[in-house]
Amino acid sequence: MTQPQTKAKRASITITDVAHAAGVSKSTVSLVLQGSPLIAPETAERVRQSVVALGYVYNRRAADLRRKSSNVVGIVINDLGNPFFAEMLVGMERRLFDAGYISLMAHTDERLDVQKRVLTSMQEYHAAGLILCPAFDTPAGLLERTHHAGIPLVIVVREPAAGSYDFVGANHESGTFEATRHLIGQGHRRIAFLGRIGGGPVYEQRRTGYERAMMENGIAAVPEWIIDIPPTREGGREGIRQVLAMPLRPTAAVCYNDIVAFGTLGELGEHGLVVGRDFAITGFDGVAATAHSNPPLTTIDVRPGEQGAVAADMLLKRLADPAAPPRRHILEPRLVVRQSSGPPSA
Amino acid sequence: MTQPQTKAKRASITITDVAHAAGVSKSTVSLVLQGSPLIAPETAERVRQSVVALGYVYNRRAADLRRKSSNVVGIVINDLGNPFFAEMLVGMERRLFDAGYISLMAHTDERLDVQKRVLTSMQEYHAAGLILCPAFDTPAGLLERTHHAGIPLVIVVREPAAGSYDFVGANHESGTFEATRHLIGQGHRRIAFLGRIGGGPVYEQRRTGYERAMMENGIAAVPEWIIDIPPTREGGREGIRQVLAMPLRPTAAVCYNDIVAFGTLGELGEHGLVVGRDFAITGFDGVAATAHSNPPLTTIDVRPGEQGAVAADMLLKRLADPAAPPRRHILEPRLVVRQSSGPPSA
DNA sequence: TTGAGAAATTGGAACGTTCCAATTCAGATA
DNA sequence: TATCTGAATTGGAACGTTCCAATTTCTCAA
Repeated sequence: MTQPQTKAKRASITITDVAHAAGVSKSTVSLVLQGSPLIAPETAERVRQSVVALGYVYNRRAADLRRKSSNVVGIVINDLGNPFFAEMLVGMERRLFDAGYISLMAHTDERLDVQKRVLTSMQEYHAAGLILCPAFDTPAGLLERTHHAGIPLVIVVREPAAGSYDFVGANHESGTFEATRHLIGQGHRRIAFLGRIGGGPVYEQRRTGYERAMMENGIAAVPEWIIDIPPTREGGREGIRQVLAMPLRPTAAVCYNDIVAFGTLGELGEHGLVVGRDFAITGFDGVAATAHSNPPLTTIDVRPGEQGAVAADMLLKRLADPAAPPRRHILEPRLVVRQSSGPPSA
Repeated sequence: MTQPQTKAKRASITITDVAHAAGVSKSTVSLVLQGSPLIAPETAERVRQSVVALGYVYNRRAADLRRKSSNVVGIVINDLGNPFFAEMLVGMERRLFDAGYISLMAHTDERLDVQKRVLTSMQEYHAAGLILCPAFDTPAGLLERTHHAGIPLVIVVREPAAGSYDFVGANHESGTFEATRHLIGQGHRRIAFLGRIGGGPVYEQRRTGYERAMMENGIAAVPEWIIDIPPTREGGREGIRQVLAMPLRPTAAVCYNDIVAFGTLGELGEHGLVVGRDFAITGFDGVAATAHSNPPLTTIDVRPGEQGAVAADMLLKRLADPAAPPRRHILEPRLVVRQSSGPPSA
């Protein structure tokens, strides 16, 4: 409630002003603006001329208030610094805008207090619906509350443990499974995994995929190969440094995501190692930059832009039919092989 | 006007309902919500209890209508696929949110028609102000119109040729000048420039900086060294391929921006060249990823996040004082030397 | 010329707030 | 007891739209 306010300086031109200018009633103007067929063409034309003559701009807030509708949707993103989320955001925004909606966007930066304030703010603005990528450790109560407030909610990427929500995400386990299997197929046997330990379901699933692939190929999992690092470029550097320091050094690493992988590329290069020849790396996400890194990165493509578009579609469907049962869309990852994952050097 | 509408299903709880429940008038409730000192503490407490008991949520749209105010600001970005803009967006959003504003965000993808629709849409929603990074070839008229509509406007990155607007950007010419001089200082003489030709002021300025540095150091500028490519990773690849095909091959390249530079890193790597040893590259922007590429990229840091924050501050100031003369903030670029720009190989 | 029916237009209440002016209520003073 | 004061509370108009019901205007057949 304690918010800055800004007075609109000039008294704004309303539908009534247009009505006067055109010599009709405000009801007529309203109908013209809505393109109603009830109005005689000449009258409509006259009104339209007055609109441009006066420089009238439609007040959607007033209309929405009366109509109890909204063309605003909220998008809440936890980490825009990661291109994965930026690409997803682009996918969402595009789809929503094309469908006639406009996006209230907020970035939580993984901070729960910010996320909470953002969500109430979006409710106060009567967002028609919400797409949320929850911050870590988002309490189930928060989701429930906004859900029960009656505002359609689509969750992306991080699936809540409890409750049934519309959700779009990817099959993380099969993703890292494929990546690991690919490396094994290339001849690698000592393969590290770089990611956060105990950082929530997405982490667990990706690690599990790695472990399962190792196991199913008869490779004894060495616990030290699983490196606990933050999911950042810096984390990737740090993780690969640990790997390089091992006495019986792994020859490949499966990275939690693409930016971790990018970090390893930088670090390995600085150690004079050619990735793809001296060491193999795989990423996860399929962000655009993977195609142009040095070397281009083998990754698990879960099409961030497409995920965003799918989430937007899901929200649109939900808005059209609020009573429909919750939907769940899980993208199947695709292994994209590039130069970063060559066979081990002799 | 032709937009989807979504009826709010449940009759929403209003200030009047709260008033009934608390046994006071709606005026009293309103005053309590605003934290007015006029209301007796016990009354206020009673009202607050009713608020939570009923699950009342403040209707900011109605309030804004009555009050003719707005806490919404519009942010219009032309290319979110470029991390430069994503980082800038993060800087803006953070600052605005902390100041009590919420951001309507739209992505134009350099499309003028989209940009136009977006801007009117934001006016219809009565955004208190706008931060705009104009798409290429944005007609001056468009800016003027929204400006004259009385809505405070801050332009970022691409300065309009005509009119005086609040603006924040960077000194492009001195940026590429520094980058080029650095390469010359490293011993390079044949230096290419990779960027778009005739793509607007930013391009011209960056190219001019390169040309001036060459000239001032007595190096005859060879026109073929200036390569016309789109400002993308793919463009970087293409450009560097042209460079490598030259008979008397340059030993270094100044890139229009960081993502072009990233493209060259990928391509040069595929040609078996070690950047920093066999070829030198500089970027421009200073996006976060430059610190972790392979090799880490020497770049001209214009602090995208800071630019965003400065733009947000400028808008806040403009909102506080709409009549103040237009401000202009030009960030001075900083050369950040990393491994990608070593001396030429013997 | 009239009247019926269709077509076009309009008045006014409503949406959920804010805020001004007015009212009520205690307690203090004369 | 009557009056005054200041504090606390309240009624109702207003913000700019939509939309229902009602009214006006037009057209054409009888």
